Amino acid sequence: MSKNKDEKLSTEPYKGVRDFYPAESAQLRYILNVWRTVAERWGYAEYKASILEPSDLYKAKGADNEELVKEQTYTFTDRGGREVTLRPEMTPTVARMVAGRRRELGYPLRWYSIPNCFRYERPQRGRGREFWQLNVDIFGSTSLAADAEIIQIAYDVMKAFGATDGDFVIKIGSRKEINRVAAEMGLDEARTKQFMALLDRKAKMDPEEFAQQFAAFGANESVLYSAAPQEVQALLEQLRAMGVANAEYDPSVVRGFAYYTDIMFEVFDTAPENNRAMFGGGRYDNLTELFDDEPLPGVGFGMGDMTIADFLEVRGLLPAYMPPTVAYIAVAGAELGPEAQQLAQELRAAGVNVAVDFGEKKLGDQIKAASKGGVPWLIVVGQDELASGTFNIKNLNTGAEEKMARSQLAQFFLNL
RNA sequence: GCGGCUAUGGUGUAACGGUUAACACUGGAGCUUGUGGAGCUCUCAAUCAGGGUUCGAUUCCCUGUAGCCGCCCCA
Repeated sequence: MSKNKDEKLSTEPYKGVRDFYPAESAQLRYILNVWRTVAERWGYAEYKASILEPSDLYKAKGADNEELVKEQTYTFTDRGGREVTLRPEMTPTVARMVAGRRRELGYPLRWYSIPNCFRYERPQRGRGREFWQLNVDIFGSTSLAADAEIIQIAYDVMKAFGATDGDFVIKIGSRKEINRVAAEMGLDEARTKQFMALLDRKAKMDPEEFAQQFAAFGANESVLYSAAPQEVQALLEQLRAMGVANAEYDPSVVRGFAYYTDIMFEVFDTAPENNRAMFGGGRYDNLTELFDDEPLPGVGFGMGDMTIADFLEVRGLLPAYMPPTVAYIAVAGAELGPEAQQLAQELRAAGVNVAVDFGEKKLGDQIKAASKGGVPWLIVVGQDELASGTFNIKNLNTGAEEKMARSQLAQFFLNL
């Protein structure tokens, strides 16, 4: 046993956060790239901000939020006595930014961002303390077409990941309708909240238990199964016209206690073993009320990297890891280093990603290193090759080799 | 915040409460080798922490910690 054991630091990452070794990093990058590509395809511009925000930004919305900030965020006091919070979500930040330039921006404003966010929670499947989250929003439009566009983008993202219509379902709810039903049932504000909390849990509950608790509110379950409100019907029609076939009305969609005020939606995994909402969004009346008096409507959604990664992994939709390096140059002796470097520079100048071995180890070990890193192609530089100007290139995945003139190498790799 | 399960080298596993904690892979050193990612030899490296039961604990019990899973929550 090592004497210094107790003095050495753990190699584990901090609780609830992840290390991204190259393979995981590539996976995250893939997800972020799909998000970015789809958002930009729809004409959304990217914004960014610091991870740090004044804690007041999250506390300001009421007592509930104060609890949330206290118990479920990373909050600390800086050296100047300011209370600071690591952003747990992006919406307050974007509200702040939009409010700050309200008069200068053009509406409808289409913005997206892919921030990492932090929540002080107990980690479990699909939930860590740091995650990346796509945020897509339209500001300054009350048109139902904006709601439809946001849902279409969510749909497009799923399709871009390779999901089929049968893999997920988009459930659309209406906060207005719930308020109407609650009023009809004569519920006060507190009871309405409890009512919504019950609806939110419906998907995970035993139907009988749900019916029982529902009855306790003094109403019949049938109020839930009346026809979709006019607005939702119109929305569903628009979506269908645009090719979104797997959307449906579901009165139990309430999105927790979020700031949504009208249409809301949640994307559900259809796999029975993962019967829960993966992500969602909706419409809010006045995003910037914390900062000014003029209302600014918006509609948007957010989705996290961990839940979508689980979804994709279960379905085999995550791409296999490929390192950025296309070719590895092994050298048959350290004295050939400069020659190998020169070949590498030729290839790099042509746009090929190349790494060069320093020749400290035997060829076999060099190959092993390249192979472990997942590099697909190997070139050996030796006296013979340099003299003849012909190199053997080896595919490390298949073991196949072929001869190639030095002048053809770059083109070969670029054409892969 | 609450509950369940788990914890042995870097990784994956093994060891009726009883020898020196075993095996494989990986890592390191060496030999061999100008078409090779192989082989052979040697080698580094572990019982999560603290307490208890016991003649004796990797094994049983308690506490802590960590991981996984679920609940609460999920902005």
